[in-house]
Amino acid sequence: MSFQFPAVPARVLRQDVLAVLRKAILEGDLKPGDRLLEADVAAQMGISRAPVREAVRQLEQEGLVDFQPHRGSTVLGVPNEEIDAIYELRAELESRAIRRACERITDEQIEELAEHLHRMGRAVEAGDYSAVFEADHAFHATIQRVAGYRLLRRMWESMDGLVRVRSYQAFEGEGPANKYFRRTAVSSHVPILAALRARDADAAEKAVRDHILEVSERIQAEDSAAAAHEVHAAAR
Amino acid sequence: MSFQFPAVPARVLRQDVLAVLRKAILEGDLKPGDRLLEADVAAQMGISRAPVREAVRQLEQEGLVDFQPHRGSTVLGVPNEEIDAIYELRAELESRAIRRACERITDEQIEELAEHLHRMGRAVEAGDYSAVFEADHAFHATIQRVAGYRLLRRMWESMDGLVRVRSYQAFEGEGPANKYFRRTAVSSHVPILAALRARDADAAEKAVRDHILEVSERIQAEDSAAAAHEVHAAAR
DNA sequence: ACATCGTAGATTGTCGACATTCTACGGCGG
DNA sequence: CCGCCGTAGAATGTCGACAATCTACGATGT
Repeated sequence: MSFQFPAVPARVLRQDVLAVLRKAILEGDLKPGDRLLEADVAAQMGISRAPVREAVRQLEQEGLVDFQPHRGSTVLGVPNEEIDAIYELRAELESRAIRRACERITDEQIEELAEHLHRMGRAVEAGDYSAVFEADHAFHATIQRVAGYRLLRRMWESMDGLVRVRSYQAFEGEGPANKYFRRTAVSSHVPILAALRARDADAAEKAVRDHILEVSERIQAEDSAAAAHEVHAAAR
Repeated sequence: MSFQFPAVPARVLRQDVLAVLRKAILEGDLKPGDRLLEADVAAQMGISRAPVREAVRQLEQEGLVDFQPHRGSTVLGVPNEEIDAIYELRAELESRAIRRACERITDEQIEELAEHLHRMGRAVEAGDYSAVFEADHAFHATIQRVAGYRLLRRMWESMDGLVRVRSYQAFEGEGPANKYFRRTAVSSHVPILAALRARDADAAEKAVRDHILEVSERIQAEDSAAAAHEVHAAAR
């Protein structure tokens, strides 16, 4: 039999805690400046502090929380001045990945990507932002998996939260970026899929770069709009 | 008084363990494939498993060890195919940092950099490779500190081990890269320092990029030489 | 009023023990 | 001889307790 089941990793508490905390930060339930008290989190989840500690340490590595010895951890925001660089690094990681994915991807995996896109489309229709981001993550994560780079993939995973915090807010918010995202969430992925189907590495890289840098610009435009609004409000 | 003491962070066991383990990997005392048994490490260090666990988790985030739930952790090597991308990301991080450092660096901080270079020079003379790398790390870390980017600095720190593993081996080994490193370790940093003195951001970025990409090429050349040697040996 | 010091409460750091899971090995049946 | 199963040992996962450290607040003295 050529069919293979995907490896299902053993789940441990730490991973569940990590997923819950990360989601809370991404969706804005935990805001920058909020403190994360290990004992409270553990008590609320009905577990001991050990897995909570490990999850918080990983969030620190991902840049989502700040941590000082003996002083605990607080949720971090992403400074405007670093967004540009972060998205450029992201684009570089995705470019390398998709070039290699072009050489290796199977037809079945292409169908998997198409399925993620369909799911994303339905989620956009339903206004289920959480599901939109889940589908987007699955789409790009599949590309990383197909590419098969160990370390680049790890770095990609590691900066994923950082990349999504701001875009999540922009998508969910009422600003000008909201309509843009609703309109282009799916369509901006189509050229990527098409290039993969054609196994055209150059086109695929261009499609990915355009996609990512476009998101970056949208977020920074949202910033500028918000800043202008601030100034305007302050001037009144 | 305008003088300020640098903040001295509270030291906790985890950080010492992390430093020891990381150094052991970088210097080759722990080789790719070696297993890291928490209980053994803890016993040898005379402490409990808790701080060891946290240190190992961080090494996993840094890409130096692989970790699977319930199966423990093993030391990882850096695949040749990923070196190019890793150094390119590194160059991007350092470029952004030095541009900002150019705007912010004080004369005292420039002297601090010069001091690190002197130390590096003496270490090269003495053949103390460990000290060379310590000075190099201090030099670049100072630039990151001066630049003041929170997240980019964290990412820089996080990939530091990955970047140094291979160059450490090449420097310490007997290959052609050894002589190159002895000759250029200090001199390749001089243009960076000069550009900072002149507050010339463009020149500084170019100097940094050249420096990093040069190291990348040397390491990959060492690879090719080693691979050719392998083939030659196999053909005999 | 002001700065310093000391203490009590809160929070994180570390520890040792136990639970859960993996791995290797040997018995058992075919 | 070969494959399957169960078990024993080893390693990691989680827990609860205690130690070390920080923070806020009030006493003390000037």
